[in-house]
Amino acid sequence: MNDKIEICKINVVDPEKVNLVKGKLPNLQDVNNLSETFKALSDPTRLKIVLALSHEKLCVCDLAAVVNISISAISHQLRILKGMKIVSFRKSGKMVYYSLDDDNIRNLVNEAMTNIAE
Amino acid sequence: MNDKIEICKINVVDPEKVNLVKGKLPNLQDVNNLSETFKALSDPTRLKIVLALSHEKLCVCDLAAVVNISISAISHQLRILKGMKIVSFRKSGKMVYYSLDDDNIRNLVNEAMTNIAE
DNA sequence: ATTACGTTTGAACAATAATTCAAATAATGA
DNA sequence: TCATTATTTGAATTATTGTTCAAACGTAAT
Repeated sequence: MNDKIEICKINVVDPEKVNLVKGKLPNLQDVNNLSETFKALSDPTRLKIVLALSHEKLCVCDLAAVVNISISAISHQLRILKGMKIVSFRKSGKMVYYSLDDDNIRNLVNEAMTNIAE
Repeated sequence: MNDKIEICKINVVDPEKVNLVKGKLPNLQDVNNLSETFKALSDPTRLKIVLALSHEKLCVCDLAAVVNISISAISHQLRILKGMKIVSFRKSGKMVYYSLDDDNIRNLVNEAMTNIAE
């Protein structure tokens, strides 16, 4: 009575359903990209940065005041968001102004926020 | 020529803008909840689980086959998703069937996916 | 040049995380 | 009862992560 089928060392109960669902999954690249995006927003500090910048362009020290964390910590997180092209920056004298550079992220965060807070 | 203002040990350039933006931020609780949600989806394995379950109810071993990871690893991640009330389960004999238990997550992931893959 | 200021960077640290392995449950059937 | 199967669990390991601190950088004013 062993009607399971072995695929790549994993025992499967319903191979048809498995293949059906597998076919419906987005390609690996897209899944990984999306999980990277979610990871960018998974830290409260970074999420606050994104939320703040979705309203106003801000320099690093004001951003630190809004988020209420050290300049250094903000700068480290900004580097990550910069690397992911989520925020962009413009230098102005000794100040650096950051702004949100990704409307997908803006929409994502806004919609998610209203759903969570419903 | 020092027109910066010190608030809680952080030097601020534009205090009005800081207070304006601070006022527009959601409350801390909501921000933390949302970042927790994003964290749940920030791991490729968990994101694949959620994507798979958004189409079909699946038992643990079939889920492992779909996601292509060990039973044990799947089970560990399911425990996390269970704890966050993102997935629910139903026992049937020795099998346990998991399903997606959160329409907000389903919408969030679907919309984010189509935006990413645009 | 020197000073001051806003920002960035790197090293160090503590805290979390994901996966693997082996052992433990729980349910079924012989 | 015993063996088998599906799943869960815990410990161990390895890898990441976020923050802090101190030092460095770049710009502007003295």
